[in-house]
Amino acid sequence: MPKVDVVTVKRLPQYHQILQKMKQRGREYVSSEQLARLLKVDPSLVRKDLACMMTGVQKLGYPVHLTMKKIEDLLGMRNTKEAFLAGAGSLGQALMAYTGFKQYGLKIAAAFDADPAIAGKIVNGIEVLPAEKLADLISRMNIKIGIIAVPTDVAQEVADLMVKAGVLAIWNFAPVILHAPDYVIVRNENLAAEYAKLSYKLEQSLCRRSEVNENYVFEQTDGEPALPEGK
Amino acid sequence: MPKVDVVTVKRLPQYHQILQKMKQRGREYVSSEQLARLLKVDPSLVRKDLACMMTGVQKLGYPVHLTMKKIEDLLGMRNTKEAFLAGAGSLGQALMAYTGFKQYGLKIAAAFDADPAIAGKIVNGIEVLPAEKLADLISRMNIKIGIIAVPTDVAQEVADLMVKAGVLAIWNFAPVILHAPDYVIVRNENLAAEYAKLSYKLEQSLCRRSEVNENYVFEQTDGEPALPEGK
DNA sequence: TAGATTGTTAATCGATTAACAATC
DNA sequence: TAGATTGTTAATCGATTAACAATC
Repeated sequence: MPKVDVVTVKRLPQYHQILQKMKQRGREYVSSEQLARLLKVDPSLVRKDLACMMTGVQKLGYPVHLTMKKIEDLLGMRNTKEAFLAGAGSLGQALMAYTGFKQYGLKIAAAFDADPAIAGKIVNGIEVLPAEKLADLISRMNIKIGIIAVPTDVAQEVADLMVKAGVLAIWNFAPVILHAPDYVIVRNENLAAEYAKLSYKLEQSLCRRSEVNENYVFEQTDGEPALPEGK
Repeated sequence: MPKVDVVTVKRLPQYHQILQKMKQRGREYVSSEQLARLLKVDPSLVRKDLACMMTGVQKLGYPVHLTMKKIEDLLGMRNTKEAFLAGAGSLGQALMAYTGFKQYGLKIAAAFDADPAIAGKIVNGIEVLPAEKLADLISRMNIKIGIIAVPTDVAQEVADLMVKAGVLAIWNFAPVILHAPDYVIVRNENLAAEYAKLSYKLEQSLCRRSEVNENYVFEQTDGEPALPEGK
């Protein structure tokens, strides 16, 4: 069990994506400096991240293909894990269609929906079953990952149900913070909050821009050089 | 311009969600201690976060309604910002249907798709236009936010187009790291990478569990008390 | 060899937590 | 008043970056 920091694990898929592109272009080696530039981090951080899995080659850098393999091993990308999806509305359907998951070893084994108009259909090759069957099938199929894409007001309820049935990780896309016992891993995705962050940064940068503009106007009227931006 | 740290901004929508629930239940005041427990952070962090907008009331805590308002003001939740969405496939459609955005002031003004079978339709009340019109309409409508939900291999191309047309923030849902000039804010969502993290944590916790189990077996055979888990 | 790049330690930076005086 | 809770400073923690010897 190589104990790897989660901050590192978070970056590994990104290294993998970049390496994939480089492999396609026929690159055999890549330096920590190049990876770092693409991820906007420091080269020494790249070296530290990769050091937990493998060793690079002096003068050349890291072998592209081997590094990908090592990342795949560590993340278990090659052994498929099955998950159940609660909620087959538009968000649920988008998750079923998302092409990125397969590569990382995630398979949505079945979806569940309370709406009888949807249950029974097959969406993107995944069977949608009636919501009542969720708990029973989780236990019987020994499913460990539950994905939640139900309306906000029933999200906690569905999570509780999943936990009781034996799920050990919950990936929640409803805009609400879900709670579960400590032994269950919960990831609240919350796109609305992500947007709030993006929007705030945008606002800040617009302010900075207009400030710069004001300085510029000032400069024109009185001839003072504009202040250099603080670094 | 109250300069607030982005780590704080990230938490504000979560406070807002919690406060909303409390308001519904008729709560008038909430203490930093209670908010902290629900967000799994330290009470002093909550106080620090809120201090940038307002002041609490000694002995009572923070007034629920006012705190919500302050957060709404700081995040600009009440003045709608328009964004364009590139890609009206299943992911794009899910984003158009996502109810969480409206509350935070995000309106998808129009969507664009290269597929003539989709372009021309109206999905969730949002018009889907042909991809050729994207750039021109961004400039003419002075759109600042571009959302990308196109296939991975054209994502960078679409981003470049958006930047050239004047977009200042890009929210990317394709599983690839997009690059843009420094003055453009880019947020790469990358669900596949999020999954990798979740999956790794799950694996770790399963290991810990089986280790505990092994200890337990050992204990049975020789009568030693199990070691307490490191804290 | 000289030069490029790794692996790793120490320094720095930034965010969270602990502590506690102020106060209603 | 006594007690609860804030606001804020100092201490701690953890992650990133800088520096540099090792090495192919």
